Amino acid sequence: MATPPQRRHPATTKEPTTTATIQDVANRAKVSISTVSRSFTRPDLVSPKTRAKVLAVADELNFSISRSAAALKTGQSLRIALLVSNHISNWFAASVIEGLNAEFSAAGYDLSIIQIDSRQQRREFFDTLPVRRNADAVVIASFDIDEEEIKRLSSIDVPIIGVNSVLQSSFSATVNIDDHQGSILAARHLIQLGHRHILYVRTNPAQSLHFSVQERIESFLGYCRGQGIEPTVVTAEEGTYRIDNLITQILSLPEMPTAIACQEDGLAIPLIFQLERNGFSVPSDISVIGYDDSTYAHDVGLTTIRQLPIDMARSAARKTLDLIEGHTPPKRNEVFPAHLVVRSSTSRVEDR
Amino acid sequence: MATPPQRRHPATTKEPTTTATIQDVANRAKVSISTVSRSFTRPDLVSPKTRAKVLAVADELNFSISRSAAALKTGQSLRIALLVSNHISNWFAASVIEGLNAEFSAAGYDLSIIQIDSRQQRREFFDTLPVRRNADAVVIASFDIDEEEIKRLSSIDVPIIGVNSVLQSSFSATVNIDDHQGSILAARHLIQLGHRHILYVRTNPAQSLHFSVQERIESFLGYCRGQGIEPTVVTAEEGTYRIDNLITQILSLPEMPTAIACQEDGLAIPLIFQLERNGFSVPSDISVIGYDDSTYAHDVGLTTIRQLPIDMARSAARKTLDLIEGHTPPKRNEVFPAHLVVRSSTSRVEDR
DNA sequence: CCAAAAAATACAAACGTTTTCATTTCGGCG
DNA sequence: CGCCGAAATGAAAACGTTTGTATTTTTTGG
Repeated sequence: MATPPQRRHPATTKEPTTTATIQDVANRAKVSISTVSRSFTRPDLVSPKTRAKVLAVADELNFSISRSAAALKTGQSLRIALLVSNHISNWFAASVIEGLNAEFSAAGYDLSIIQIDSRQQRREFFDTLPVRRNADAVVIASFDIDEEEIKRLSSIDVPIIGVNSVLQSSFSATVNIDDHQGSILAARHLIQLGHRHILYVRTNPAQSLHFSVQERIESFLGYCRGQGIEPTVVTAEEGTYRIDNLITQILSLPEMPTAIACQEDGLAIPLIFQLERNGFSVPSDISVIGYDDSTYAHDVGLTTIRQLPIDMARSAARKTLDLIEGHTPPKRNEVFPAHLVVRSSTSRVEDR
Repeated sequence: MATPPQRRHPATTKEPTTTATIQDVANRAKVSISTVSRSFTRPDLVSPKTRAKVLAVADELNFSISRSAAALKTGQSLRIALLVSNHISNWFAASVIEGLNAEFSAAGYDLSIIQIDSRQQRREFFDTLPVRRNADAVVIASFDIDEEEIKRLSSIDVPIIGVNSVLQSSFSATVNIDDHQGSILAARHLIQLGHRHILYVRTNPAQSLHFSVQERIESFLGYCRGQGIEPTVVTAEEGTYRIDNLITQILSLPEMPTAIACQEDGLAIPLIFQLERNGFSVPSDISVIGYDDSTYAHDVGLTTIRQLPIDMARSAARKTLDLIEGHTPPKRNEVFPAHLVVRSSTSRVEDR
């Protein structure tokens, strides 16, 4: 009772170098394609024996489900769009991508990164909305979006999730880091160490128009003022010589501060270098505190405010999946705490 | 001669909140769906007038092509898989992603990032090969893949492109940075400055098993030896206190070097901090050279070897697209040059 | 002005799944 | 042993495109 050779391929011996379809698997396993399909998507609906057989054949034929076909049939795209501005190789953006991708790919979704660099790209994106029908959700990360744009975007009928973005009414959910709290932690730390002459270094607002910049500085200054202290504020201009420029500004201050708070580690770390080169010892002459706890902060001994963008992104991803799969609507707005990490760049102010 | 209302939607007034299909556009524009399709994919095949009309209607109905359907029909997945190990938020990996994504998304492809962290994930990936039929190409970045795996992977019939990877026979193309040349540049720079007591700091080979590590150190040592110099080699163990540990090792050396070359900026930058704190001035007492020209190198004034991973990745992406779209098979193996960037962390050795 | 070629458009058949509905098989129990 | 409900499986339609072929329209040139 020889079993007849499979139907599609003429010769039994010929290995199907061309990839197998569900039909091939069905033929070989002597079941219908529905059974094959169910073996993958609804294992509970097929008997263990059949399923085992199907999986064995699938393995043998190197079969995997065509996501395109599945997507078409189910109406899901299995894709989640991430809208980001500027470059994504910086620490924060890359961390967000890492966190999102980890969760999404585990759940069977692809993360489709849409970088919007130029004005023109921006216009074109919102004009044509290529994500329409091609994404099951849109995540917006560190990207300030205006009224018009958000309105247009929400015309596509999928959840919109904000990460590190101001809460917009059309967002289905938002995850942020508590910049307000973080800045207060920084300010309090310095003040508790006895510092009264405090300098705050910010980036040029014209360059990074993201709201969190504003929130950091305002919260920092607000807390200090509440303590009767008025910090000086200095702006680091962008450009090749921004740190040289910055140190020049600082050195020409009428009075040197005893502590410097920086809006981000990227300012703090080079600043420490320059201070040391100019004869100021950190922290014995001047304390420096950063913000982010990014790559080099630990190894360099920088006291800073830690954010955990990967965790935040993972949480955002899970919220997104909840929204897509229509389980419990998640808490709409989540705020992640920031933490003070004390290392060796800050110390009690010296009595003078 | 009133035009009849469109056929699918009962009421003319009702805005199709549900997204439009190609059929809706065809109806409204009074053409066939083939014409609509061709208006998007083969503009040359439809008359300018018709095309304008179609695009107008498409815009009006907020239509965009369903990538899933198109993918199914054409047999392309419109997806390119990126295989990466470990975390992707580090500077190099993130830069590669940025470069790849820029090119791929411009060409209409999605970059699907597959992070392989654990042994188990690795096994599972190569066992089930979920990319089969679901990626038009596979890019492998900074990921050492063994014989067995590459063999299995190449069973899926798409181009495999290596980025920053050792050339495997099954790779369709490879793009690398010239670590050999870069290391020589670093060595020569130090030697030209008169340094003879040179220390090389490497990472723990057990941690980062990537080949380029090995190449960097060997080329560096090789060049030095050619010049009659035998550098000391110190290994920075991983861990929370790796820099403390490192500086301890260095300070207990029988003789302090006049120059230190680091395998990566991530070692060099914190090292400078620690040297300064231990009373050694950089560069007047000790010169330090890094490798990578990563984020902080410029602002910190680090002399280093510049790599341009974004450019490299863009080039890899274009090669990939060439391979997919079957134009000219690109040059199979491309090596990007590394450059010496002299800043203020190295100087001529002092006469003693 | 007409025929023939070229350009533009339409028709219809896939692509590989998922899923509804119908059918078969199985196990339990009277 | 036979019946019934449940479990397992199968048949077939549809998802929204692309594209080969057929048809219609336009252009061209004698």
